[in-house]
Amino acid sequence: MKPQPTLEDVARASGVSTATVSRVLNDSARVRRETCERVEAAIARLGYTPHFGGRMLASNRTDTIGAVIPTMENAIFARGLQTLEEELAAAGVTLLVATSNYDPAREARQIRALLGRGIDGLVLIGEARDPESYELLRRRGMPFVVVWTWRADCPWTCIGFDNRAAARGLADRVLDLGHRRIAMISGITLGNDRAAARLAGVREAMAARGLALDAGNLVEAAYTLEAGREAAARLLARAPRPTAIICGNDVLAAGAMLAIRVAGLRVPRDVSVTGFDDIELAQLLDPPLTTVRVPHRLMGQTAARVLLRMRAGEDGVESAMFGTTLVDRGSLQPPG
Amino acid sequence: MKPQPTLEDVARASGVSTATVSRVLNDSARVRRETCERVEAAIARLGYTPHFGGRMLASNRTDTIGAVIPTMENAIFARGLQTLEEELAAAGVTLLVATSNYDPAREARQIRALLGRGIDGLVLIGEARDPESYELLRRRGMPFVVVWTWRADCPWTCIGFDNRAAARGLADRVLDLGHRRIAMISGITLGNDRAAARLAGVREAMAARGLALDAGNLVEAAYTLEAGREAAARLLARAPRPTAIICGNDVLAAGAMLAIRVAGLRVPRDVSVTGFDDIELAQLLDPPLTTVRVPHRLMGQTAARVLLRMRAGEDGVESAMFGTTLVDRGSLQPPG
DNA sequence: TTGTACGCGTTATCAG
DNA sequence: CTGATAACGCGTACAA
Repeated sequence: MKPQPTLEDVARASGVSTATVSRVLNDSARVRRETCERVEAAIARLGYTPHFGGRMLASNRTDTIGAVIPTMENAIFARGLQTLEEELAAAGVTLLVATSNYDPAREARQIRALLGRGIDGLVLIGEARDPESYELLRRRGMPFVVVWTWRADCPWTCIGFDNRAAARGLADRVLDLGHRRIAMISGITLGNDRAAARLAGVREAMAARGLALDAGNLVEAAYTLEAGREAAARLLARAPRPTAIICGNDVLAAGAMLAIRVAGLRVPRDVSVTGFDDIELAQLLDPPLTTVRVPHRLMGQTAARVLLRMRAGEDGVESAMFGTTLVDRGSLQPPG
Repeated sequence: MKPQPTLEDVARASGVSTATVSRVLNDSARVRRETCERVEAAIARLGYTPHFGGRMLASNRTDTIGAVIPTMENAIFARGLQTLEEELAAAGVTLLVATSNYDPAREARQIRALLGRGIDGLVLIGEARDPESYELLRRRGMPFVVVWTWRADCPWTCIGFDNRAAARGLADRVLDLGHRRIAMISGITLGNDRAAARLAGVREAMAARGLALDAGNLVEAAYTLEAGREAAARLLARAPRPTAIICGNDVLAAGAMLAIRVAGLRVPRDVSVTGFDDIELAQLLDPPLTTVRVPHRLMGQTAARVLLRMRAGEDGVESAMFGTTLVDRGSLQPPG
C-alpha cells in the first residue's frame, strides 16, 4: 500500500492553500474559474483521491446508506436493491449491503457493523427484530426505513405492502376455485413478520368461510429450494392429499413443484401450487407460477428518496403502502 | 445524528488515559486485567463504538475487502460472494460489494469508489478491463485477485477455471451425440473474457472436427432472460433449424427454453439446449438443464484466503485453477 | 503497565 | 475569492 497524494500535495502543486483545494472538491462555485482549473489539473496530474477517513472525521458524513437484507442467494431482494442503489448513486450516495441469512442475531451484528462504519442511513427488511436494535438506532439518531412490510400503526417509517391482505386475496382465489383441502408451506414465522403476516392472511381467508388450516397441512420451512421440496414431500404423503399448496414465496413453490414432479404428479392437474413475490423464476417454472407480484422497484426507489430526505434533516417522513397484484400463470386451477 | 461517545469519554469514565482504552480495544493483552475490565465496563455503559474515520486515519487500515461484480439480479455470483463474505467475516474483515452491470466504464468507477473508501484488497470478476484500472491498482499497491477466469500466463493472481476448456468439453459432448446444426447464444464478448473464452471453446471443438459455427447460428446476447429469449427466437426461425443451442450461461438457456416452448417445440425432442454455470435455476427448468458446474464456493473461499494473506504482507501468492463438471440433466439428447 | 503528545487528511470558521 | 488554523477521533512512539 503506497502513500497517496494528499490535499496538501495538491495544494503545493497548484500553489494554493488546502482550503481552496477542498473548496474546489466540494463547492467549486465559490472558487475563481482559473484557480479552479489549476487545482483540477494538479488533481488529475497527481491522481489524487480524497481520503475517506479524513473526510469522515472532519465532516462526520460518509454519503453512504446501509442495507441489511436476509440473503443474496436467491433473487428476492435483488431487484429492489438494484433500484435502491441506482437511485442513491444518482444522488452521489453509495449503498453498503450486508446479509443476515434470516438470522436475527446476525442481523443485529450487521446493523452494529454498519453503524460502526458511519453510514448516514439504513434500510431494514421487515420490522421483527430485537428491541435493542431499535433502541440503538434511536440513541444514535440514525435515520432508517423498514421495507417489505406495512401496517397502519407501525411506529417506524415503513415502505412496503400489506403482506397479510395480499395473502388473504390469494387464498380467497384458491378458495373461490373450489379448493378445500388446502395446505401451506410457510416461511419460518419466528422472527419474520412477513412470513407470519402471509400465514395470517391465509388463515383469515379460510376462517371467513368457516374453514381452518389443518395443523398437519401447515409446514414452516426455510426460504430455500431444498426446504420447499422436503415440506411438499411431507404434505403430498398425507391422505387425503391436499389439492392446493400455498407457498410462502416463489422459491418454496419451486421446491414444491420439484417434489410434485418427483412424486409422479402433475401441476395443476393433481395439485395446484401458488407462490409469492413474483421473482423472475416464477415465469420459468413449468407450468409458470401463479403468484403475487410485489412492488420491488417501487420499494427500492421510495426507500432511497425517503432516506435522502431524512438525511437532509427533514423529519416526519411518513410511511408508504403499495399495492400487490395476483399474477395468474396457470399453476393454480380448480381441483380435480 | 447524535454525537457519539469518543475514546476520551470512555477514558474519562474509567479513569485511565485514551491510550489505555485504545490498547484495550486493539491489543488487550498488554493491559492489566482489572484495568481492562473497568474500561470494558465503561465501553458497555456508554455504548461506545470506535469511530471508523478516526481509526482509518490513524491506522490506515479498514479491515475491508471490496468486490465488484457484474450483477446481483440473477444468482450467478451470489453463492461465491456468500462464501467470500463468510470467510472474510471469520477473519474480522468486512466485504463491500459494488456492481458494474457488465459495463466496463461503470466497473472502473466502482473500483475507484472502493479505493477511495480505503479497502485493503479487491476482488474482480474476469480479467478484461481498462488497462488504466490495472495501472491504478499497481500505483496504489492494492492487493487484488481476479476470479471466474484462469489461463496459464495470466499476469495477475487469478482464481478460477478454464472457461475455454470447459466450453470445449461441453461442445464435444454435443458433437459426440451427433449434432451438426449447432447454434450458440453467447454472452456479449466485448469486454467479457469469460464470454469470449466460452465462445472460443465451442469454436475450437467444432474446428477439431472440421466444422465451423455458421455466422447466422451465432447470436451475442446480454446475460438476461429476455435477451436469451429473443436470441433463441431468431435462431429458431432459421431453416434448417438448429438441433442444439449452446448457451453462454444458464440464464440465457432459460430464456431460450421459454422461446422454444412459445414456438410450440419441445426440449430436447425438437431442440437440445445447454447452459453454463449451474445456478440453482438449472435444476428447476423443465426439462432440467444440462450445464457446466463451476466452482462457485471454492473460488469465493480461495479468493478470501489469498487476499488475507496478501494483506498480511505475503507476496508471490500464486493463481489457482479449479475444475468444472458437466452436469447431465436431460436438456441435451441426440438429435431427433 | 500506563500516560503524554503528536500526526493522520479533511472540513469549517474566521479573517483578510 | 483565498489563506491560516483549529478541530475531528484514534493509534502509537516515547517517556515514565
